[in-house]
Amino acid sequence: MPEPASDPAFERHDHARCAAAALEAAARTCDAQGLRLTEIRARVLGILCESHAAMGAYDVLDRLREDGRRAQPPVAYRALDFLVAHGFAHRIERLNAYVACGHPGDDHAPAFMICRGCRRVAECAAPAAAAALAPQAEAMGFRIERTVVEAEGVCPDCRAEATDGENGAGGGSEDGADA
Amino acid sequence: MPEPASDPAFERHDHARCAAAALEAAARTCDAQGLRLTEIRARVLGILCESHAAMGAYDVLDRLREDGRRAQPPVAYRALDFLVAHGFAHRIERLNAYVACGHPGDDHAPAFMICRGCRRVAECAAPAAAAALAPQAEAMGFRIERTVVEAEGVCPDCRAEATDGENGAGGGSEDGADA
DNA sequence: GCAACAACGTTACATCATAACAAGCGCGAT
DNA sequence: ATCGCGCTTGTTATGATGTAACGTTGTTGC
Repeated sequence: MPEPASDPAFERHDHARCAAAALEAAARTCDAQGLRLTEIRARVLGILCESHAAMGAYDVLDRLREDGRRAQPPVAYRALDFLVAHGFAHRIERLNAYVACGHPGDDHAPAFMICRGCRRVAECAAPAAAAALAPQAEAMGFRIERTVVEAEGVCPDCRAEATDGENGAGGGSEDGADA
Repeated sequence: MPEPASDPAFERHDHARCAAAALEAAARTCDAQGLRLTEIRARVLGILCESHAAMGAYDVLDRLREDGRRAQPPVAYRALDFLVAHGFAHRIERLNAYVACGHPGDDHAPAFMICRGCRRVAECAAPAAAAALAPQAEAMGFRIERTVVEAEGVCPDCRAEATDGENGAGGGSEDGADA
């Protein structure tokens, strides 16, 4: 393996490109598999892609309403369910919230690093974490279908902010939303 | 390490003894650490210990009310928060529910096997799963404070039941509650 | 066309969780 | 003893998250 496939969520990066890539990948995959990436589904994925912070279904719903739609909760949940079912987004159980998938297309066993300061979530490939459970599952006759691996902690930006004390408005983490 | 510390949740075992052990361990720990295992807290732990199935806070609340109390939700949540904070119980994020700790006293990095058929939960010691994330966290400057590892699948009893087709009332899983 | 199926719109409700504040209790200091 | 303080509990009210059910719209294949 080359490097551990780190995620850019906590680094400065060309976010417009990273968001566009996610949407494009979803469009291509849907085309290839005969799935329908409808306007609402694409819009919801776009909303998730606006930042690397986890969004609750009702946050997504509010953003849909800002578009002028009169959407009700099932609209958001159905779109999110579709995106999660086909690997374009992930549900973060710890937060009851959602993030766009950082590695769409790959068949991955994702693990997540969740910052409790800014809610940003980095997605890692951590097959070893899930694999570590296999022997014990085997031993007790349990068939694993899905494994949730979520680490909660503090991202570099929020660590810096906490350490700073008060350095004025310039340097800290990106206000709890984007990256 | 001797054996992988399997959990009896999916096996026949002397459940009365296993429940009593959990309560006793909690009492001893509280005594040693100056914590107060009050009547409500002990009762809630007892309720969780009645089975290895995850219970929602409102399930616990219903059981408290069956005792004759007129308890409101915060009563259940406060007792559960106490038990989780001190390691006598665990929250299962995937289910928004709770189970009694299977290895009280140990300083453990638990992982859970959650049966989607009967909601029973086996607790495993899986330090390797959490450890697998350390290098990537290190690489991105993320400080991990807690790691959630939850595998969802089907326990041996529920697999047997699903395979059986219809074998009458004798052999299958224990009706989705206890073990 | 039109039948069949997927997606969407909408209402209503179920489930999970906590803020806020009052009241009781245990215990050490004076 | 009793006062004050902190922890626990009682209670009300509300917020946050999630879904069942059913009708309508749109797409697709015939």
